[in-house]
Amino acid sequence: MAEEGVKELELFEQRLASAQKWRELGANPWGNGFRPEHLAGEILFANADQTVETLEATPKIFSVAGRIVALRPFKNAAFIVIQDRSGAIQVHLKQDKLGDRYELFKLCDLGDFVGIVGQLFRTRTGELTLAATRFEPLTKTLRAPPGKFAKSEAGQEFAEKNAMADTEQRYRQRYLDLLANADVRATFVKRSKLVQFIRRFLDARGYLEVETPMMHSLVSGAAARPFRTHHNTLNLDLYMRIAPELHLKRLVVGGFDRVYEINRNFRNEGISTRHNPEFTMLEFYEAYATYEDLIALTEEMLAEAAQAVAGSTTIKYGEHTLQFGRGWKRIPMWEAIREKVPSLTDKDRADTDKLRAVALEGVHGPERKGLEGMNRGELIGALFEKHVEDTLIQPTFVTHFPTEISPLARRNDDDPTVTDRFELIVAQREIANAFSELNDPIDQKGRFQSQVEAKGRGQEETMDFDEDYIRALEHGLPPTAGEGIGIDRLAMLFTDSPSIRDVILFPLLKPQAK
RNA sequence: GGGAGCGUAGCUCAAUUGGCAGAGCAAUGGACUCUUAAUCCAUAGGUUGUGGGUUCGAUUCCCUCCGCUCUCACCA
Repeated sequence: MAEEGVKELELFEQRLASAQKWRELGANPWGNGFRPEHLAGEILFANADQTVETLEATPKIFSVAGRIVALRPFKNAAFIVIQDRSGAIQVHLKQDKLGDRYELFKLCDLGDFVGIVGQLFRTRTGELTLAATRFEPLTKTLRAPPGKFAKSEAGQEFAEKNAMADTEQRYRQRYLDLLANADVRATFVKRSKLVQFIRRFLDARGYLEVETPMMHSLVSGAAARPFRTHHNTLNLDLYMRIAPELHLKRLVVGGFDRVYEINRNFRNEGISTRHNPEFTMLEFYEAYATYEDLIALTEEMLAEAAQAVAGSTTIKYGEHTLQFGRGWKRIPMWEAIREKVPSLTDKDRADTDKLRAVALEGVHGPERKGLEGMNRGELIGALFEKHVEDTLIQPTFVTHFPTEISPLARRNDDDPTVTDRFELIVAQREIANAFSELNDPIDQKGRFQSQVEAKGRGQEETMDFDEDYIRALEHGLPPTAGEGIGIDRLAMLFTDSPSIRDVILFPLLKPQAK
């Protein structure tokens, strides 16, 4: 790709020569100023019931602009298909109608942008088509498109078979992927609709959308390793944020008692089909709500989102059929573990040694070391991930997370070893994480202290002690519940995408070698 | 970071035990004023990801490096 073959250069030169000929004929190959007044898809939609006769009786003139995605020329006439953001329409150009302009058209290649003014008619095969009365070359493309575009039903099959398939090139040159693959376009339209839906949903409930800093001087709000960066004039080392959580709760202290942010987080962790170093999170906080209120809200939001984005609350995802209709399963974490690990009794929940012994069963190598250093709550979390998470396909709320792995969540009133928290698991992966917020500054201070101690023990994914956040809590955070939802992962579900890279326009890749 | 796999023309893909690297589409020239993957005739297009090795001979076998994919670990 980096090195250009002889053939590719030859194609380039040919097109450059055509551009020069456009100039000689008085057209700027990269000109400006043509203003289309109509959209291809809308013309076809609005005139679907027009017949040969009605179009002859009442002539209709339209102007459109777009990329040439099909080119079927004869000597003195041609059919082309031009595509704009709304769809594509066929255009018929004839030498006897266009005169000298037809010479400009003959220099067009697949992929060029043109402007057309024409009268709508139906061809012999019944296709709505514009008969061009004006032709304007707009932009000359110097590189050939990656394959042949196709439009008809039969052509679709051909296009799919010959479309750009090399994953690396698709991600590196996403614009070509979008041009060549209609399903890729559809995926990103759906992702956009998902985000749009969420904004409307929350706006309608009185939430305020805000933006909080992406560059932090402390690591907080989640358990992850951060990226580091640096501000030159302040000579200040900073972290790219791993979560916006503590800033959003400061806003609740300030009186914005329903806020949300949809924005990027950055985590310096491994890359996989489910992880990109930068990813989009929705986080929202609602005062005077509990985590149980958020369970209801989440069900409502995602059921409606599925309907809005995928057209149904029944979603096909890979081999699974996911039911997003209301009434999802709820299960406390410990209960879920006991269902899968019969050797554990209810008493073992407090028995760190027993938990560790069970967690270590069948584990060899370096993984053991991590488990051996874990405390009670961390071991319960590990058991959950090992025995339960992969078994959850349908939307499931897992509740009652151990306090040790929930440093920002409120303790349960009946059992302080667990928190008022849930995670939503769908198709074996975490989609949402929510809890009643810990608003007791004294408890929060102790939790931060535990995190700092854990860092001292060598755990890398811990939070820093945020004194200003404690001060904010001391000024009073009303009883509040908050939630984070991974937008990329939700988009994966709603678009049946197996990899997170299929729902991120430009996923992180290594730079190419020279 | 560990493991497995992949990389051939602009695009999609072939190539027998290791024996002259091919096809369709795109491109170029020609015919063609209702095509729909337009059709027909002709032509051109390659350092087989990179560097090395084995061999009379390497797309094929071995090694290095680069990139991608899947997977494990870390995480969401």
